[in-house]
Amino acid sequence: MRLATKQPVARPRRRGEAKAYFRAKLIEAAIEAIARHGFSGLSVSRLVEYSGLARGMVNLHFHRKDKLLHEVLKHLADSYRASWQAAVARAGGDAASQLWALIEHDVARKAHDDRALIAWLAFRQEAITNPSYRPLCDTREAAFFGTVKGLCAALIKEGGYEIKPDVAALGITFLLEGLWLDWSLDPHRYRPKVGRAVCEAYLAAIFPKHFGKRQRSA
Amino acid sequence: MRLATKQPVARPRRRGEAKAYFRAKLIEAAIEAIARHGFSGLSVSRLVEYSGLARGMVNLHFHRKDKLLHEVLKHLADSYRASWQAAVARAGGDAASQLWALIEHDVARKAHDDRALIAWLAFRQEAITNPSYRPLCDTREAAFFGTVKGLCAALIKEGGYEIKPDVAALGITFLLEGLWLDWSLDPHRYRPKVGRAVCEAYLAAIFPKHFGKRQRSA
DNA sequence: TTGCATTTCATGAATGATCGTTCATAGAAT
DNA sequence: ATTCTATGAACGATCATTCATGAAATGCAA
Repeated sequence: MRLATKQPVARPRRRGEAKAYFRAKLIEAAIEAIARHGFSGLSVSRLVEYSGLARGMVNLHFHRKDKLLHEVLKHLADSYRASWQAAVARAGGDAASQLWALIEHDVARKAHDDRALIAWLAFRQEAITNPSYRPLCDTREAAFFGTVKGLCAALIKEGGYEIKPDVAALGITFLLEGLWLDWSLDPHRYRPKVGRAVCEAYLAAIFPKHFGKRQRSA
Repeated sequence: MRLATKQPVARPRRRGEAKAYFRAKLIEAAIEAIARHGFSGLSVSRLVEYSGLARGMVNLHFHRKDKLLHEVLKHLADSYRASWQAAVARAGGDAASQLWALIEHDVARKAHDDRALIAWLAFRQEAITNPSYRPLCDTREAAFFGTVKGLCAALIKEGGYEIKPDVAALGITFLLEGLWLDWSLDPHRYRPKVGRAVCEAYLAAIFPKHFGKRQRSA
Protein backbone atom coordinates (compact mmCIF):
# COMPACT_ATOMS: atom_id res chain seq x y z
CA MET A 1 0.00 0.00 0.00
CA ARG A 2 1.61 3.25 -1.12
CA LEU A 3 0.21 6.28 0.60
CA ALA A 4 2.52 9.00 -0.60
CA THR A 5 3.79 9.36 -4.12
CA LYS A 6 7.49 8.90 -4.53
CA GLN A 7 7.86 11.25 -7.50
CA PRO A 8 9.90 14.36 -6.71
CA VAL A 9 7.22 16.68 -5.40
CA ALA A 10 7.89 20.38 -4.92
CA ARG A 11 9.84 20.85 -1.72
CA PRO A 12 12.04 23.59 -0.32
CA ARG A 13 15.51 23.42 -1.82
CA ARG A 14 17.22 25.78 0.53
CA ARG A 15 18.81 24.04 3.48
CA GLY A 16 17.06 25.59 6.44
CA GLU A 17 13.62 25.26 4.90
CA ALA A 18 14.10 21.72 3.71
CA LYS A 19 14.97 20.56 7.21
CA ALA A 20 11.74 21.93 8.72
CA TYR A 21 9.78 20.54 5.78
CA PHE A 22 11.05 17.01 6.21
CA ARG A 23 10.68 17.04 9.96
CA ALA A 24 7.06 18.16 9.64
CA LYS A 25 6.44 15.53 7.00
CA LEU A 26 7.79 12.75 9.22
CA ILE A 27 5.78 13.93 12.22
CA GLU A 28 2.65 14.03 10.11
CA ALA A 29 3.34 10.54 8.80
CA ALA A 30 3.92 9.29 12.33
CA ILE A 31 0.56 10.60 13.51
CA GLU A 32 -1.16 8.98 10.56
CA ALA A 33 0.58 5.66 11.15
CA ILE A 34 -0.15 5.61 14.88
CA ALA A 35 -3.80 6.48 14.30
CA ARG A 36 -4.11 3.70 11.75
CA HIS A 37 -2.02 0.95 13.29
CA GLY A 38 -1.51 1.83 16.93
CA PHE A 39 1.62 2.86 18.74
CA SER A 40 3.46 -0.39 18.14
CA GLY A 41 2.44 -0.30 14.49
CA LEU A 42 4.71 2.68 13.94
CA SER A 43 7.81 1.09 12.45
CA VAL A 44 10.42 2.86 10.40
CA SER A 45 9.24 0.91 7.39
CA ARG A 46 5.73 2.21 7.94
CA LEU A 47 7.08 5.70 8.31
CA VAL A 48 8.84 5.35 4.97
CA GLU A 49 5.63 4.07 3.42
CA TYR A 50 3.48 6.91 4.77
CA SER A 51 5.91 9.76 4.22
CA GLY A 52 7.35 8.70 0.89
CA LEU A 53 10.79 9.65 2.18
CA ALA A 54 13.94 7.58 2.29
CA ARG A 55 14.66 5.12 5.05
CA GLY A 56 17.58 7.06 6.46
CA MET A 57 15.58 10.25 7.00
CA VAL A 58 14.31 9.31 10.44
CA ASN A 59 17.81 8.95 11.84
CA LEU A 60 19.14 11.89 9.86
CA HIS A 61 16.57 14.35 11.19
CA PHE A 62 15.71 12.84 14.58
CA HIS A 63 18.77 10.76 15.39
CA ARG A 64 16.63 7.97 16.86
CA LYS A 65 13.08 6.83 16.37
CA ASP A 66 12.58 7.47 20.05
CA LYS A 67 13.41 11.16 19.62
CA LEU A 68 10.94 11.45 16.76
CA LEU A 69 8.21 10.04 18.98
CA HIS A 70 8.87 12.63 21.65
CA GLU A 71 8.68 15.36 19.04
CA VAL A 72 5.39 13.97 17.83
CA LEU A 73 3.98 14.00 21.34
CA LYS A 74 5.19 17.55 21.85
CA HIS A 75 3.54 18.55 18.60
CA LEU A 76 0.26 16.97 19.65
CA ALA A 77 0.37 18.52 23.11
CA ASP A 78 1.17 21.97 21.79
CA SER A 79 -1.47 22.05 19.11
CA TYR A 80 -4.10 20.66 21.43
CA ARG A 81 -3.37 23.26 24.05
CA ALA A 82 -3.38 26.05 21.49
CA SER A 83 -6.70 24.80 20.22
CA TRP A 84 -8.59 24.78 23.50
CA GLN A 85 -6.98 27.98 24.69
CA ALA A 86 -8.15 29.69 21.51
CA ALA A 87 -11.65 28.38 22.12
CA VAL A 88 -11.64 29.87 25.62
CA ALA A 89 -10.28 33.15 24.31
CA ARG A 90 -13.04 33.37 21.71
CA ALA A 91 -15.72 32.91 24.38
CA GLY A 92 -17.32 35.76 26.34
CA GLY A 93 -15.68 37.22 29.38
CA ASP A 94 -17.76 35.37 31.96
CA ALA A 95 -16.68 32.11 33.53
CA ALA A 96 -19.78 30.20 32.49
CA SER A 97 -19.29 30.98 28.80
CA GLN A 98 -15.62 30.12 28.98
CA LEU A 99 -16.24 26.83 30.72
CA TRP A 100 -18.84 25.87 28.19
CA ALA A 101 -16.56 26.89 25.33
CA LEU A 102 -13.92 24.56 26.72
CA ILE A 103 -16.35 21.68 26.86
CA GLU A 104 -17.95 22.39 23.52
CA HIS A 105 -14.50 22.51 21.97
CA ASP A 106 -13.69 19.09 23.30
CA VAL A 107 -17.02 17.61 22.29
CA ALA A 108 -16.98 19.04 18.79
CA ARG A 109 -13.31 18.35 18.12
CA LYS A 110 -13.93 14.64 18.20
CA ALA A 111 -16.10 15.05 15.13
CA HIS A 112 -13.37 16.38 12.84
CA ASP A 113 -9.86 15.63 14.02
CA ASP A 114 -9.68 11.90 14.38
CA ARG A 115 -6.03 11.21 13.75
CA ALA A 116 -4.46 13.56 16.23
CA LEU A 117 -6.83 12.54 19.01
CA ILE A 118 -6.31 8.84 18.53
CA ALA A 119 -2.56 9.33 18.38
CA TRP A 120 -2.71 11.36 21.58
CA LEU A 121 -4.60 8.58 23.32
CA ALA A 122 -1.97 6.11 22.15
CA PHE A 123 0.76 8.22 23.74
CA ARG A 124 -1.21 8.48 26.93
CA GLN A 125 -1.48 4.73 27.11
CA GLU A 126 2.19 4.35 26.33
CA ALA A 127 3.05 6.77 29.13
CA ILE A 128 1.77 4.21 31.61
CA THR A 129 4.72 1.90 31.01
CA ASN A 130 7.14 4.44 29.50
CA PRO A 131 7.59 7.23 32.04
CA SER A 132 9.50 9.46 29.61
CA TYR A 133 6.21 10.39 27.94
CA ARG A 134 4.54 11.25 31.22
CA PRO A 135 5.73 14.85 31.69
CA LEU A 136 4.23 15.93 28.37
CA CYS A 137 0.97 14.14 29.10
CA ASP A 138 0.84 15.47 32.62
CA THR A 139 1.78 19.08 31.96
CA ARG A 140 -0.88 19.42 29.35
CA GLU A 141 -3.21 17.90 31.87
CA ALA A 142 -2.07 20.38 34.44
CA ALA A 143 -2.74 23.41 32.26
CA PHE A 144 -6.12 22.09 31.20
CA PHE A 145 -7.16 21.07 34.66
CA GLY A 146 -5.91 24.33 36.14
CA THR A 147 -8.10 26.30 33.77
CA VAL A 148 -11.16 24.18 34.46
CA LYS A 149 -10.60 24.42 38.17
CA GLY A 150 -10.20 28.18 38.03
CA LEU A 151 -13.44 28.57 36.09
CA CYS A 152 -15.26 26.27 38.50
CA ALA A 153 -13.99 28.29 41.45
CA ALA A 154 -15.32 31.47 39.85
CA LEU A 155 -18.73 29.91 39.26
CA ILE A 156 -18.87 28.55 42.80
CA LYS A 157 -18.13 31.97 44.19
CA GLU A 158 -20.72 33.60 41.94
CA GLY A 159 -23.45 31.09 42.64
CA GLY A 160 -22.66 30.26 46.24
CA TYR A 161 -22.58 26.53 45.45
CA GLU A 162 -21.39 24.04 48.04
CA ILE A 163 -19.35 21.78 45.79
CA LYS A 164 -15.58 22.17 45.99
CA PRO A 165 -13.68 23.47 42.94
CA ASP A 166 -11.44 20.41 42.88
CA VAL A 167 -14.33 17.98 42.84
CA ALA A 168 -16.28 19.90 40.23
CA ALA A 169 -13.24 20.26 37.97
CA LEU A 170 -12.29 16.61 38.32
CA GLY A 171 -15.83 15.65 37.41
CA ILE A 172 -15.66 17.67 34.22
CA THR A 173 -12.27 16.37 33.15
CA PHE A 174 -13.27 12.79 33.91
CA LEU A 175 -16.43 13.20 31.88
CA LEU A 176 -14.48 14.53 28.92
CA GLU A 177 -11.87 11.81 29.13
CA GLY A 178 -14.45 9.08 29.52
CA LEU A 179 -16.25 10.51 26.53
CA TRP A 180 -12.99 10.52 24.66
CA LEU A 181 -12.20 6.94 25.51
CA ASP A 182 -15.67 5.83 24.52
CA TRP A 183 -15.49 7.76 21.28
CA SER A 184 -12.13 6.31 20.37
CA LEU A 185 -13.44 2.77 20.35
CA ASP A 186 -15.85 3.64 17.58
CA PRO A 187 -15.65 7.17 16.15
CA HIS A 188 -18.29 6.27 13.62
CA ARG A 189 -20.85 5.80 16.35
CA TYR A 190 -20.06 9.10 18.01
CA ARG A 191 -22.72 11.79 18.11
CA PRO A 192 -21.66 15.23 19.38
CA LYS A 193 -25.24 15.79 20.57
CA VAL A 194 -24.97 12.98 23.07
CA GLY A 195 -21.61 14.05 24.45
CA ARG A 196 -22.91 17.58 24.74
CA ALA A 197 -26.06 16.42 26.53
CA VAL A 198 -24.09 14.45 29.12
CA CYS A 199 -21.82 17.40 29.93
CA GLU A 200 -24.74 19.80 29.94
CA ALA A 201 -26.66 17.63 32.39
CA TYR A 202 -23.67 17.56 34.70
CA LEU A 203 -23.17 21.31 34.62
CA ALA A 204 -26.88 21.99 35.08
CA ALA A 205 -26.88 19.67 38.09
CA ILE A 206 -23.88 21.14 39.91
CA PHE A 207 -24.18 24.76 38.71
CA PRO A 208 -27.98 25.17 38.36
CA LYS A 209 -27.98 28.97 38.47
CA HIS A 210 -25.57 29.15 35.55
CA PHE A 211 -26.55 26.22 33.36
CA GLY A 212 -30.02 25.14 34.41
CA LYS A 213 -32.47 25.26 31.51
CA ARG A 214 -30.84 28.36 30.07
CA GLN A 215 -30.12 28.81 26.40
CA ARG A 216 -26.45 28.85 25.68
CA SER A 217 -24.89 31.00 22.99
CA ALA A 218 -21.85 30.14 20.90
CA MET B 1 15.68 -10.81 35.39
CA ARG B 2 14.20 -14.12 36.42
CA LEU B 3 10.71 -13.90 37.79
CA ALA B 4 9.73 -17.52 38.09
CA THR B 5 11.96 -20.31 39.30
CA LYS B 6 12.81 -22.94 36.76
CA GLN B 7 13.20 -25.80 39.23
CA PRO B 8 10.52 -28.53 38.82
CA VAL B 9 7.76 -27.05 40.95
CA ALA B 10 4.75 -29.13 41.95
CA ARG B 11 2.32 -29.19 39.06
CA PRO B 12 -0.52 -31.46 38.01
CA ARG B 13 0.82 -34.58 36.34
CA ARG B 14 -2.44 -35.86 34.95
CA ARG B 15 -3.06 -34.68 31.43
CA GLY B 16 -6.30 -32.78 31.74
CA GLU B 17 -5.22 -30.92 34.83
CA ALA B 18 -1.78 -30.06 33.51
CA LYS B 19 -3.30 -28.44 30.46
CA ALA B 20 -5.49 -26.09 32.50
CA TYR B 21 -2.59 -25.39 34.84
CA PHE B 22 -0.23 -24.30 32.08
CA ARG B 23 -2.85 -22.25 30.30
CA ALA B 24 -3.64 -20.38 33.50
CA LYS B 25 0.05 -19.84 34.16
CA LEU B 26 0.60 -18.36 30.71
CA ILE B 27 -2.41 -16.09 31.01
CA GLU B 28 -1.19 -14.88 34.38
CA ALA B 29 2.27 -14.23 33.00
CA ALA B 30 0.78 -12.34 30.07
CA ILE B 31 -1.18 -10.02 32.38
CA GLU B 32 1.93 -9.36 34.42
CA ALA B 33 4.02 -8.66 31.33
CA ILE B 34 1.45 -6.33 29.77
CA ALA B 35 1.02 -4.42 33.01
CA ARG B 36 4.76 -3.99 33.33
CA HIS B 37 5.82 -3.37 29.74
CA GLY B 38 2.71 -2.44 27.79
CA PHE B 39 0.89 -4.35 25.13
CA SER B 40 3.73 -4.33 22.65
CA GLY B 41 6.13 -5.38 25.39
CA LEU B 42 4.50 -8.78 25.53
CA SER B 43 6.85 -10.92 23.49
CA VAL B 44 7.12 -14.67 23.63
CA SER B 45 10.52 -14.28 25.19
CA ARG B 46 9.03 -12.14 27.93
CA LEU B 47 6.31 -14.71 28.41
CA VAL B 48 8.95 -17.37 28.87
CA GLU B 49 10.77 -15.17 31.36
CA TYR B 50 7.66 -14.44 33.43
CA SER B 51 6.12 -17.89 33.37
CA GLY B 52 9.26 -19.99 33.69
CA LEU B 53 7.86 -22.32 31.05
CA ALA B 54 9.45 -23.48 27.83
CA ARG B 55 9.39 -21.44 24.69
CA GLY B 56 7.17 -23.82 22.77
CA MET B 57 4.37 -23.74 25.33
CA VAL B 58 2.62 -20.72 23.90
CA ASN B 59 2.13 -22.37 20.53
CA LEU B 60 1.43 -25.75 22.07
CA HIS B 61 -1.42 -24.52 24.26
CA PHE B 62 -2.72 -21.54 22.29
CA HIS B 63 -1.56 -22.29 18.76
CA ARG B 64 -0.73 -18.62 18.14
CA LYS B 65 0.26 -15.72 20.35
CA ASP B 66 -2.77 -13.92 18.99
CA LYS B 67 -5.08 -16.61 20.38
CA LEU B 68 -3.46 -16.36 23.79
CA LEU B 69 -4.13 -12.63 23.81
CA HIS B 70 -7.80 -13.15 23.12
CA GLU B 71 -7.98 -15.66 25.95
CA VAL B 72 -6.30 -13.15 28.24
CA LEU B 73 -8.83 -10.49 27.33
CA LYS B 74 -11.68 -12.92 27.86
CA HIS B 75 -10.27 -13.81 31.25
CA LEU B 76 -10.02 -10.14 32.21
CA ALA B 77 -13.52 -9.36 30.99
CA ASP B 78 -15.05 -12.36 32.74
CA SER B 79 -13.43 -11.76 36.09
CA TYR B 80 -14.18 -8.06 35.98
CA ARG B 81 -17.83 -8.73 35.24
CA ALA B 82 -18.05 -11.36 37.97
CA SER B 83 -16.51 -8.93 40.39
CA TRP B 84 -18.90 -6.02 39.87
CA GLN B 85 -21.90 -8.30 39.61
CA ALA B 86 -21.01 -9.79 42.98
CA ALA B 87 -20.74 -6.30 44.43
CA VAL B 88 -24.23 -5.47 43.18
CA ALA B 89 -25.60 -8.73 44.51
CA ARG B 90 -24.15 -8.02 47.94
CA ALA B 91 -25.87 -4.63 48.06
CA GLY B 92 -29.37 -4.02 49.35
CA GLY B 93 -32.43 -4.54 47.21
CA ASP B 94 -32.99 -0.90 46.32
CA ALA B 95 -31.66 0.70 43.18
CA ALA B 96 -29.77 3.44 45.01
CA SER B 97 -27.75 0.99 47.09
CA GLN B 98 -26.99 -1.14 44.07
CA LEU B 99 -25.87 1.79 41.99
CA TRP B 100 -23.62 3.00 44.76
CA ALA B 101 -22.23 -0.49 45.26
CA LEU B 102 -21.32 -0.57 41.57
CA ILE B 103 -19.51 2.73 41.81
CA GLU B 104 -17.80 2.00 45.10
CA HIS B 105 -16.59 -1.29 43.67
CA ASP B 106 -14.99 0.49 40.75
CA VAL B 107 -13.43 3.18 42.91
CA ALA B 108 -12.03 0.79 45.49
CA ARG B 109 -10.84 -1.80 43.01
CA LYS B 110 -8.26 0.57 41.65
CA ALA B 111 -6.57 0.48 45.03
CA HIS B 112 -5.76 -3.21 45.06
CA ASP B 113 -5.80 -4.82 41.64
CA ASP B 114 -3.30 -2.90 39.61
CA ARG B 115 -2.12 -5.45 37.12
CA ALA B 116 -5.46 -6.60 35.77
CA LEU B 117 -6.75 -3.06 35.41
CA ILE B 118 -3.71 -1.78 33.57
CA ALA B 119 -3.75 -4.80 31.29
CA TRP B 120 -7.42 -4.21 30.61
CA LEU B 121 -6.71 -0.59 29.65
CA ALA B 122 -3.98 -1.78 27.31
CA PHE B 123 -6.45 -4.06 25.54
CA ARG B 124 -8.93 -1.23 25.30
CA GLN B 125 -6.37 0.93 23.58
CA GLU B 126 -5.38 -1.91 21.30
CA ALA B 127 -9.02 -2.41 20.34
CA ILE B 128 -8.98 0.98 18.63
CA THR B 129 -6.77 -0.31 15.84
CA ASN B 130 -7.49 -4.03 16.21
CA PRO B 131 -11.26 -4.49 15.91
CA SER B 132 -11.14 -8.12 16.99
CA TYR B 133 -10.74 -7.00 20.59
CA ARG B 134 -13.64 -4.58 20.43
CA PRO B 135 -16.62 -6.78 21.35
CA LEU B 136 -15.02 -7.77 24.63
CA CYS B 137 -13.89 -4.23 25.46
CA ASP B 138 -16.88 -2.15 24.63
CA THR B 139 -18.43 -1.06 27.90
CA ARG B 140 -21.21 0.65 26.01
CA GLU B 141 -22.41 -2.64 24.64
CA ALA B 142 -21.43 -4.66 27.66
CA ALA B 143 -23.64 -5.69 30.53
CA PHE B 144 -22.12 -2.97 32.66
CA PHE B 145 -23.76 -0.10 30.87
CA GLY B 146 -27.06 -1.93 30.70
CA THR B 147 -27.05 -2.42 34.45
CA VAL B 148 -26.18 1.20 35.17
CA LYS B 149 -28.86 2.39 32.80
CA GLY B 150 -31.46 0.14 34.37
CA LEU B 151 -30.63 1.36 37.85
CA CYS B 152 -30.74 4.97 36.70
CA ALA B 153 -34.14 4.39 35.11
CA ALA B 154 -35.43 2.98 38.39
CA LEU B 155 -34.14 5.97 40.35
CA ILE B 156 -35.59 8.41 37.84
CA LYS B 157 -38.97 6.75 38.15
CA GLU B 158 -38.82 6.75 41.96
CA GLY B 159 -37.64 10.32 42.27
CA GLY B 160 -39.46 11.87 39.34
CA TYR B 161 -36.22 13.32 37.97
CA GLU B 162 -36.14 14.94 34.57
CA ILE B 163 -32.80 13.57 33.35
CA LYS B 164 -32.97 10.76 30.81
CA PRO B 165 -31.65 7.32 31.82
CA ASP B 166 -29.24 7.25 28.90
CA VAL B 167 -27.68 10.56 29.79
CA ALA B 168 -27.39 9.75 33.49
CA ALA B 169 -25.88 6.33 32.81
CA LEU B 170 -23.43 7.69 30.26
CA GLY B 171 -22.36 10.32 32.76
CA ILE B 172 -21.61 7.67 35.35
CA THR B 173 -19.68 5.42 33.00
CA PHE B 174 -17.71 8.35 31.61
CA LEU B 175 -16.83 9.46 35.12
CA LEU B 176 -15.59 6.02 36.04
CA GLU B 177 -13.60 5.64 32.85
CA GLY B 178 -12.07 9.08 33.16
CA LEU B 179 -11.16 8.26 36.72
CA TRP B 180 -9.62 5.05 35.51
CA LEU B 181 -7.56 6.74 32.84
CA ASP B 182 -6.35 9.34 35.28
CA TRP B 183 -5.46 6.70 37.83
CA SER B 184 -3.54 4.60 35.33
CA LEU B 185 -1.01 7.35 34.62
CA ASP B 186 0.11 7.23 38.22
CA PRO B 187 -1.50 4.61 40.48
CA HIS B 188 0.71 5.72 43.32
CA ARG B 189 -0.92 9.12 43.36
CA TYR B 190 -4.43 7.73 43.41
CA ARG B 191 -6.67 8.32 46.42
CA PRO B 192 -9.96 6.40 46.59
CA LYS B 193 -11.44 9.23 48.63
CA VAL B 194 -11.14 11.65 45.75
CA GLY B 195 -12.67 9.33 43.20
CA ARG B 196 -15.48 8.58 45.59
CA ALA B 197 -16.11 12.27 46.24
CA VAL B 198 -16.38 13.06 42.53
CA CYS B 199 -18.88 10.28 41.90
CA GLU B 200 -20.82 11.16 45.01
CA ALA B 201 -21.07 14.79 43.95
CA TYR B 202 -22.40 13.74 40.58
CA LEU B 203 -25.02 11.41 42.03
CA ALA B 204 -26.07 13.98 44.63
CA ALA B 205 -26.46 16.54 41.86
CA ILE B 206 -28.59 14.49 39.46
CA PHE B 207 -30.41 12.30 42.03
CA PRO B 208 -30.71 14.67 45.04
CA LYS B 209 -33.55 12.77 46.72
CA HIS B 210 -31.51 9.56 46.78
CA PHE B 211 -27.94 10.74 47.30
CA GLY B 212 -28.13 14.31 48.63
CA LYS B 213 -26.39 14.64 51.98
CA ARG B 214 -27.50 11.20 53.10
CA GLN B 215 -25.17 8.78 54.89
CA ARG B 216 -24.37 5.78 52.81
CA SER B 217 -23.85 2.31 54.23
CA ALA B 218 -21.46 -0.30 52.92
C1' DT C 1 -0.38 -55.19 40.40
C1' DT C 2 3.57 -55.30 36.56
C1' DG C 3 5.55 -54.76 31.78
C1' DC C 4 5.23 -53.05 27.38
C1' DA C 5 3.36 -50.43 23.36
C1' DT C 6 1.18 -46.35 22.28
C1' DT C 7 -0.07 -41.76 22.58
C1' DT C 8 0.51 -37.28 24.09
C1' DC C 9 3.18 -33.60 26.00
C1' DA C 10 7.23 -30.59 26.85
C1' DT C 11 11.43 -28.81 25.18
C1' DG C 12 14.57 -25.45 22.94
C1' DA C 13 17.51 -25.04 18.77
C1' DA C 14 16.65 -23.45 14.23
C1' DT C 15 14.09 -20.57 10.75
C1' DG C 16 12.70 -16.70 8.13
C1' DA C 17 10.69 -12.18 8.74
C1' DT C 18 11.01 -7.68 10.47
C1' DC C 19 12.86 -4.49 13.68
C1' DG C 20 15.96 0.07 14.39
C1' DT C 21 20.28 1.76 13.11
C1' DT C 22 24.63 2.53 10.53
C1' DC C 23 27.34 4.18 6.88
C1' DA C 24 29.56 4.42 2.22
C1' DT C 25 28.20 6.84 -1.62
C1' DA C 26 26.06 10.05 -4.84
C1' DG C 27 24.15 14.47 -5.39
C1' DA C 28 22.87 19.12 -4.36
C1' DA C 29 23.51 23.52 -2.10
C1' DT C 30 26.72 26.82 -0.65
C1' DA D 1 35.98 23.50 -4.13
C1' DT D 2 33.80 22.55 -0.08
C1' DT D 3 30.19 21.35 2.91
C1' DC D 4 25.99 19.48 3.88
C1' DT D 5 22.00 16.40 2.57
C1' DA D 6 19.66 12.36 0.96
C1' DT D 7 19.74 7.60 -0.13
C1' DG D 8 19.05 2.61 0.53
C1' DA D 9 21.84 -1.67 1.01
C1' DA D 10 23.63 -4.09 4.82
C1' DC D 11 23.88 -5.38 9.82
C1' DG D 12 22.93 -7.48 14.17
C1' DA D 13 19.13 -8.02 17.31
C1' DT D 14 14.77 -9.68 18.22
C1' DC D 15 10.30 -11.18 16.70
C1' DA D 16 6.70 -15.33 16.31
C1' DT D 17 6.61 -19.84 14.87
C1' DT D 18 8.06 -24.66 13.58
C1' DC D 19 9.49 -29.19 14.51
C1' DA D 20 12.70 -33.09 15.58
C1' DT D 21 13.67 -35.14 19.87
C1' DG D 22 13.20 -37.17 24.39
C1' DA D 23 10.19 -37.79 28.43
C1' DA D 24 6.10 -38.82 30.60
C1' DA D 25 1.44 -40.36 31.00
C1' DT D 26 -1.87 -43.69 29.48
C1' DG D 27 -4.07 -48.07 27.81
C1' DC D 28 -3.85 -52.83 27.60
C1' DA D 29 -2.24 -57.71 28.39
C1' DA D 30 -0.85 -60.69 31.46
